Formats: sequence, structure tokens, C-alpha cells
Amino acid sequence: MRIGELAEACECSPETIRYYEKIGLLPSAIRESNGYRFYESSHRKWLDFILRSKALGFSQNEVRRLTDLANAPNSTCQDVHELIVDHIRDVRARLGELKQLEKSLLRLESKCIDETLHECPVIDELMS
Amino acid sequence: MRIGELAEACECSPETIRYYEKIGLLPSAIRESNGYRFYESSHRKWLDFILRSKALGFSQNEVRRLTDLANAPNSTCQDVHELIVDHIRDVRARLGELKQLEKSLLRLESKCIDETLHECPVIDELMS
DNA sequence: ACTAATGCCTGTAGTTACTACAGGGTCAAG
DNA sequence: CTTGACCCTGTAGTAACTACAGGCATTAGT
Repeated sequence: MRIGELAEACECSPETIRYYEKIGLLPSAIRESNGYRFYESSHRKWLDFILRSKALGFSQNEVRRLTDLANAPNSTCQDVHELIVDHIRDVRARLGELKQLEKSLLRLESKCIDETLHECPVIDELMS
Repeated sequence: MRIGELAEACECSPETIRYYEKIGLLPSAIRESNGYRFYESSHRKWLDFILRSKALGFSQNEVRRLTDLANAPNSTCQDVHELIVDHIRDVRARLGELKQLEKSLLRLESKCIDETLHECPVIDELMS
């Protein structure tokens, strides 16, 4: 398949695929005689792997570590497990921050009682 | 005060201050005869305002809207209120995504039972 | 046979919100 | 008179793409 087909199959853009190839996340495609990239089903598996990992919030760097592990013949499941546990910790940290943020915002929002006021208590608080 | 003092007072870096001035978020400083930026207490208030807004997760664009509202004499509190409500919606959306992510990751993690395995169920699932 | 519409190619610039220099000037203390 | 701490401008780098610009290749329609 060509890049357009692969992009459609994996629901991403051709630009993204070319980008992943450029940064070495996706193995280089074979080229047709006219220079067009040509992909086989193994490429599709790789790309799916990458996109699923990204959907789980893994960064490019982490995805690279994951693909390396997937490729290494003597890697153990423990390495993968560590990556996931680390990532869960990160996600929880971000969750905590966001919850705190939500609380602060709600408190601030509750200060807007009279919306026609020209003296905004929110602005006042941020200024003080 | 000079840029270093202001930076220390507001707990940010001089680079950040220069950057905010460059993009027009912070009003330009007066210059000393030697070209050094000179700040008065009003600048500190502005910068604090910006930094607090950012700490609440507002983007540069939203901060700009907030400072514009803070400056406009005939703006009502309703405008500010809308901005906050919009932002709360965004924060909640991100919270939802992250919670979903956490769930997926935990499910994946639970698949790693035997960590010495060379056939990793996580990799398998991401690949399939 | 000509032309228009896709689709592909490379390479560069833009996005957000800064951070990190490089290369240089200013100023007070030792 | 030099050292060190501060300041200046301007550019490049970060993550993870997206969006062109400018140019072939291929195919369908006339």
C-alpha cells in the first residue's frame, strides 16, 4: 500500500507517517521505482503500535523505548511493566494538578455573583 | 527595580519577563540611561497577575484576554465569568481524558503477571 | 493528444510557552 | 585594572506535529 492508504487505514495523516519515518520511529518504507513509499502489513502493525501507545499518553521517547523493547529478543516483560507503572504515576500526578486547578477555578467562579458589576472580584483577586 | 529583582520577587526568570514583554503580555519597561529595564510596582502587579493566571492553567491567549478585560474600563464581570467557565469546561474535559487513560493503563498493567516472561502481553496487545 | 485533478515527493516554516545560549556592554568591588 | 555579577539583543532549541511551497507522477476525462 502507499502512504495515503496506510494513513487512511490507521486514521492518521500522511504527514504524520513521513514525520515518524524521519525521526526514526517508524522503519523506512521501501520505495517504488517512482520514489513513492511502499508499505507492507508489517508497517501497518508498527504504525498501529505507535498510535495506540500515543493514545495511551506515552511520549515519543517512551514510544521509542516501547518499540525497542518490542523488538529486542531478550527483553523481559518487567521492562515494559516499569514503563507503564512510571507512566501511571505521571498520569496520576497530572490528575492531581488538574483537580486542584478545578477547585481553584470553581472557587474563583463562585465569586462572580453579580455579573453586571464593573469591579470584578476575580480580577481583583488575581491582581492583589 | 531592575529585571533581576522583579524576577526574584515574582519567582520567575528574567528571560520569562523579557519574553512576556516581547509578545506584548507585559507592558514595556522604562529604560535606564544605560539601557537596562526599570520596573515600578505596577509592573509587579501585572506580572503577578499574569503568573497567577498561568498557574490556573490559562493559556497565553486567555491571559491576554484577561489582562485586556482588567484594563478595559467598561468591561463587565460577565466577560471574566465566561472565560472562567470555558476554562473549567476544558479542565474537566482533560480530567475525563486522563481518568480514562489511567483506567486503560491499569488494565494493561494488570496483564503483566509474570515479569520474567519474554512474551509480553502488553506488547502483544499494542501490536495486535 | 491535451489538460485537470489527485496523489506523491522534499524541505522549510509555524505552532505553544518558554529556555538556553552566544556575543557583547555596564558597573561596583578588590 | 581586572574580575564577577548583572544586563542587553538575537537566535536556536524543545515536543509533536501541521501546513504550506514548489514540483513530479499518474490517471481520468475530453
